[in-house]
Amino acid sequence: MARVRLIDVAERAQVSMKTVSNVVNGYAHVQPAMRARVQAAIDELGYRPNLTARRLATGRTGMIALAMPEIDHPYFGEMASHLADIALERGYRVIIEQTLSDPEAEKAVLQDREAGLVDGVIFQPTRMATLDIARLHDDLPLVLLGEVDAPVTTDHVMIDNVAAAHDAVAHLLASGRQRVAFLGLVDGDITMTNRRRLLGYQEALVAAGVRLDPELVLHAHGFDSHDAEAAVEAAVERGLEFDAILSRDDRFAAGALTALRRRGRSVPDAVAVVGWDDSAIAGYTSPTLTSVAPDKRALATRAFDLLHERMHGHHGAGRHVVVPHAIAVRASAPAG
Amino acid sequence: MARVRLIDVAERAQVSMKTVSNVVNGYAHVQPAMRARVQAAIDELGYRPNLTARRLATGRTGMIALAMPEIDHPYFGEMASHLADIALERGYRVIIEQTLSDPEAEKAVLQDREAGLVDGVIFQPTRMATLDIARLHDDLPLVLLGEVDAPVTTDHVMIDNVAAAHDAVAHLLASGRQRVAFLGLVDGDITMTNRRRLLGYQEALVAAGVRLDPELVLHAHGFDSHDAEAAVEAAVERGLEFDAILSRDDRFAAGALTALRRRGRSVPDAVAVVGWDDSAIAGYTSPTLTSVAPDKRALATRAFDLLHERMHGHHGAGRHVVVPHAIAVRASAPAG
DNA sequence: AGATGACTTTACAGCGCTGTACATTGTGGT
DNA sequence: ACCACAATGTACAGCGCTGTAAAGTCATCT
Repeated sequence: MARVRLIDVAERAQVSMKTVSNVVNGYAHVQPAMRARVQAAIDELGYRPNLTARRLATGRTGMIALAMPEIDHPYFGEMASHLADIALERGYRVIIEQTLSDPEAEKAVLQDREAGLVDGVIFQPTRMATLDIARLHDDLPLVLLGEVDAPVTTDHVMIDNVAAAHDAVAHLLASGRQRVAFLGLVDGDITMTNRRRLLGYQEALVAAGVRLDPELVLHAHGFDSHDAEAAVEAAVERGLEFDAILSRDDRFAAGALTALRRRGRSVPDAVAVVGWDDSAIAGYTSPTLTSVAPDKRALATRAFDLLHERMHGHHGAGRHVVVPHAIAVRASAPAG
Repeated sequence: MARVRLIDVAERAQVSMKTVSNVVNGYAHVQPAMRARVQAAIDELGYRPNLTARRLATGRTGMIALAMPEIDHPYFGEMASHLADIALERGYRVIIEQTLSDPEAEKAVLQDREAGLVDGVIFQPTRMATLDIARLHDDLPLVLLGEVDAPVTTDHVMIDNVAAAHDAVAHLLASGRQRVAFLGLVDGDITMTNRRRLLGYQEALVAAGVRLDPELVLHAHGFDSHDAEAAVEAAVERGLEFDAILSRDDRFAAGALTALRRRGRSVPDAVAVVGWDDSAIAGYTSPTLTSVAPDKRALATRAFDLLHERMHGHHGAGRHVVVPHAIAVRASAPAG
């Protein structure tokens, strides 16, 4: 059966196409009787508007792209889930762009709009410096997730990574820990996020009068939890003393737990561990993971809000929105 | 700056729009000189084709919808990641439909095509009976993921759940377990998948000459890992004896691990646990989780292949494709 | 009664692209 | 030199919808 078009409905209801269009779009000034007549024709014919045609006519696609490094990473999965939710609520569809942290893929993201594909993009960059993004993105409505390394004209939404790291370390110190390691520097990670977390970590130690020890900053050679595992094992191996770990994310923290278990260091007795992201992982590990908890819903909501404004013509300077965070306390680093 | 259109390029290159179109689309019969001239104009003007217009003209959207209950579930996240990969490779975009297991949302999925949004849909239903799907789906190219409850005209891709459950139980029995519980019946779960897993579980026990004990089939009251936790705790509480658990998915298995730990039952010594999905979770739990491992890449590839054929006019009967599975052996249920 | 203005509905161009039908050019055979 | 035929390029309609401008309708005002 051929698709039913607007004009078919119009003929059936003996009205103009535009009137049908008005009914479909809920335009106010349509007589109830007329509306009912048209609606009847729509129902009888089972008419569904063709969104592609509407897009061409209106210039709006009703879609946004969501560009993230990996959709199967728990944090990004949760963010995607929230954003899909919110977008649906506001009448947008979401198309997924998985960059896999490939610079080319990240660049391509910024050109989708030029292709008329989406009205805007929410983008969590990992390989692209913010300045490059700013340079490339023309007038594409764009909101960045995560830290930026320069005050540019692009909107972005984030938590206060310095304060969050500070809070996490304070939590550890308050529970009596003395030697807090930071697990998270990764070769080739050029994003600002981690540097700010490291900064907050250092600030909290200094504020508490604890001497900084560069040895306590652990490096991993990759982004996988096994890389974290290896880093922690190596630290234990070389005799590094520490009674707490603040990790860049929950996956790394899970790797740390594995390494500590294997080395016979009990958690949280010998070593407390704090993860980051408060992802579902935190509930599956043993012990469960205390984790820095960005308000993901707020992150998603604010990002969408900013994007919405941009898509509706807002042209001001880049805005930096900070959303709340908390420390989700679980077994791996209990209070007190 | 206004968008550059095909006609702008045509004027610049002093040729017809169609010739530019031919160059853009790589049509064979264009003289190299002509091609170069047009390409130059394209480059100078920075022309990008408008995909919406192309869609309207061709009737193809180049997009597929991926409909799953939760994008932040590790299994679905991994499937989405594979599918996004494959789709990108084959020149399709993926739009995400998160149904959250809402029957209305599932119904809406089937109508997207009517709206001209996508060329096809890959759909993992949870609340909708397959027959309803078949009845609703018209000629929308559609491939189902997961078991179906009746031989219908819809394509679908799955693993052999009976055999997989059988294999999992066989693995447990081979390692000397006698009393294997099945954790996974959930109130309100109407999908066939679990029934087939239960069937495979029973078959394997019977084949090994072990008497079936209905007590060993554990019920949960919801889909969350806490529900599984509660079910296992309740079982221990009422004195049920078992030395192994086969779980419907890894999240449930993680819940079981938590319950067992709290009850002082060591894993795998006292109780072996086998999860299902071989998701990332399996690596984060302690002990790590032995898990039934569907070949997710194959699942995604085959699903896309079937969909591709449907989108290109294949109209045969519903095909049922079975992809391989394995048992990913980890610490919670070691061999031997 | 005729004019006024608010509310409804209509007609039609046009969003940017591609498919079709046709015009033009070039090649080789006779 | 002429024709048939393939290879290239062109013109234009039309995909299905919405925006705009204009036309029609009707109650109210003078």
